[in-house]
Amino acid sequence: MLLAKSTENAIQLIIYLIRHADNDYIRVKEIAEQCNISFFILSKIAQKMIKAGILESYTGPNGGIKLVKNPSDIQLIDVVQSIEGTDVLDKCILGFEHCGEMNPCAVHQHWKEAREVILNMFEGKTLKEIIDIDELKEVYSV
Amino acid sequence: MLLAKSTENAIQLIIYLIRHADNDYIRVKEIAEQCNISFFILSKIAQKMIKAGILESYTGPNGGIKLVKNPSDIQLIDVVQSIEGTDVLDKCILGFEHCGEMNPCAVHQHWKEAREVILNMFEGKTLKEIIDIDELKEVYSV
DNA sequence: AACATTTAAGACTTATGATTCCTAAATATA
DNA sequence: TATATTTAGGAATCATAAGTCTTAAATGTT
Repeated sequence: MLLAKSTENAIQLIIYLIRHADNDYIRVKEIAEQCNISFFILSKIAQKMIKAGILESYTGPNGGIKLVKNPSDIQLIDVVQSIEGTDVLDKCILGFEHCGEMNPCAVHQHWKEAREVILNMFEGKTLKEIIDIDELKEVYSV
Repeated sequence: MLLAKSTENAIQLIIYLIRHADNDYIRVKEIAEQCNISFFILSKIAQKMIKAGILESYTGPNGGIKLVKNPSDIQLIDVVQSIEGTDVLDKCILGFEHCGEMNPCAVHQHWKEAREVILNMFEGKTLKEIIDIDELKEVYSV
């Protein structure tokens, strides 16, 4: 599995937020129900993204969470890194500590190319673009 | 992490076997020492690859494991699948059960392209080719 | 036959991530 | 001020992967 399950959930949460954002806070409970994810799990994930500066929260009635930035200023990689840390895919795919340009393992070059494409998937487009394209196609929504 | 740690070890084991194969069985203990992996872990990994038909073993003095096929007939994907199962990377990256061509999630198309490249890394070249290129460059060996 | 070597395989332990639960803190509203 | 709502965050549980140990089975060598 490329992404941790909690990262999958984080992305689902963000997509829901973007699709339903109207400057109000949205309750985590609502998102959990709509996305069919445990409320407790989503709460924790939200907290991580709050610490990462992607979301902000408000406690109390009418409270909830919302995006700090505009969807056109967020990349998938920001969400992924907020959950998995900043060194995603950084390591040698064979697990060699000292593998690198100076000291490549047997599949270093191949992995480098593949990683480029994966990171491009995470960095290339903003979340807004991804959602927009998606809406255009009138397809499966979160 | 893209690959499970045991899959990393499996690939290291295979590369060692290819580099030191001379039709004799090689002791798992030797591989474990040379590759700096726990003997117990490598034993289990070897057993999985034996069940997958990649390796064969011989019990007793002068026993050990060796490749069943020629390195030019083995692809990385064979090794990966022997440990991780045959549905590696098959699932939706956002974890949606029903995501597919008919019902794509917001990042389905992007993930499809990235997966293509990853699988190509695993399928495109035989292990022999990977090792040969590596030797040519006189670089880091396992 | 006895012994040493080596894989086979199951049991056990540890580590990590996923999940659930519970109490506290913040705050709008009546 | 009392109450209901909602996030915050720690504790506890569960599941799965990783790692270790122990005994059995196979077989070459003496």
